[in-house]
Amino acid sequence: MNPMSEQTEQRRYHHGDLRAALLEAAEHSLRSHGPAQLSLRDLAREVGVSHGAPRRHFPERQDLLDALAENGYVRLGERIRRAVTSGDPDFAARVQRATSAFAHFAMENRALLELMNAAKHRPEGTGVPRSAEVAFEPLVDLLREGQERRLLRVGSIEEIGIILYATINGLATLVNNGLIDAERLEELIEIAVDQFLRGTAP
Amino acid sequence: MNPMSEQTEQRRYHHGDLRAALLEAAEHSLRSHGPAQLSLRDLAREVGVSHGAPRRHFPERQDLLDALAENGYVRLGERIRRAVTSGDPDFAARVQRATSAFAHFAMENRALLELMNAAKHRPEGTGVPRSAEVAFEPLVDLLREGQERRLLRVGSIEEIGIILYATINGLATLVNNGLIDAERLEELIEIAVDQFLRGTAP
DNA sequence: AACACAAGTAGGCGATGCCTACATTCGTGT
DNA sequence: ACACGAATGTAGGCATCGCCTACTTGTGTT
Repeated sequence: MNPMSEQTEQRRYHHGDLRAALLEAAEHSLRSHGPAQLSLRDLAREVGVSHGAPRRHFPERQDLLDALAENGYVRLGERIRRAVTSGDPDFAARVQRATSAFAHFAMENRALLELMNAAKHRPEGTGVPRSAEVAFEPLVDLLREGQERRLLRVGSIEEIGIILYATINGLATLVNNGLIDAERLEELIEIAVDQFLRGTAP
Repeated sequence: MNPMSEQTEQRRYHHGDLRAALLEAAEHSLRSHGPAQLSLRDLAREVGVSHGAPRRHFPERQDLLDALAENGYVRLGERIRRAVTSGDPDFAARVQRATSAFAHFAMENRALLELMNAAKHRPEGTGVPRSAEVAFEPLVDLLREGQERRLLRVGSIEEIGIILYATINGLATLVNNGLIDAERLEELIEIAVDQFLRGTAP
């Protein structure tokens, strides 16, 4: 009866923080239906706003996807940073923890990871590529430290970093695509990192 | 004036081999615009057939994508097989050639590779997953041979194969996403395989 | 209080995938 | 040879989507 009672939420003309609400709804949709099914009009309905409203915050659909990806990299970076800086300070153990953190993130955010990987070939130094770079900084620093302490062979840190990243991300992708059971990822990562350290030992 | 002269091609009611024509047009479209832009109606126009016709051969859009992916795995498998069985019979050299063949295929068929990787979580033992398995058989066999000849540590052949595959495919994906220059792929693969062999040595 | 601007609404456009009903051709069995 | 069923192609409809424009409502600043 009360014209403004709609599940405790009042329908004001202005939403208040539509951008955040859209991102939240998008993440939820992402978890249940994947990136391809994500529709702006759908999100607008979900949030209870007209189909044109999201345009004010995300002029193009891809802009929303980019925002999600960037957000994802921030969270991933945080987890990697924590993994590197806490716990057993042994070098190999820290590499294992960092990659394992990546693996867990990948499993808990499968569709998001796909988005993060696809947010590509944009002008460098801005947006998603930049946030991805930041996210992996702790891991790169860790590898650099390994080199300085003569635990890794000297050589282009960028090259071995890329290779390690490609391996971990590749394994996560295989899980995402159903070619590996999720339960096996942790074990495979452990083996892969072990091989990596062995292969890059001086 | 002649009702049936349309660029040497006659417009017959039945196309003859529409399925193949669609796949060819799809591959062409894939090369220039990526998987997301691929439209059934577009292909139909290109081939000169009504928009509903493709449905007879590919009831759903995904079915066409699956066919492309499967076709891709067949061609990739052929290249891997050739790489393994020809040239310098040295074990490491054969592994390098096989992975390098993969890398070249990935660069020459970027959008297709994306499709191949995305053709996922389908009922096992049929279609795309099966053709992928077949494509990599020569490489798996090669690794098994390496184990028998004590060039690789013993252990689950499936595990180390998956890890090698994840690494190579991961690197190819990074190139596809523009995070690595294409010219560097060959070199990175070489380093990665070298590390792999070192890391899996007995 | 006035006003410029941000944020949301409403409707339209072209395109897509999938659907159904119908038309044409092919191939096979008698 | 031919009739008929199956395969293949056509035509049009439907809901949805992304993007666009014109208009409305609220906000915050001066």
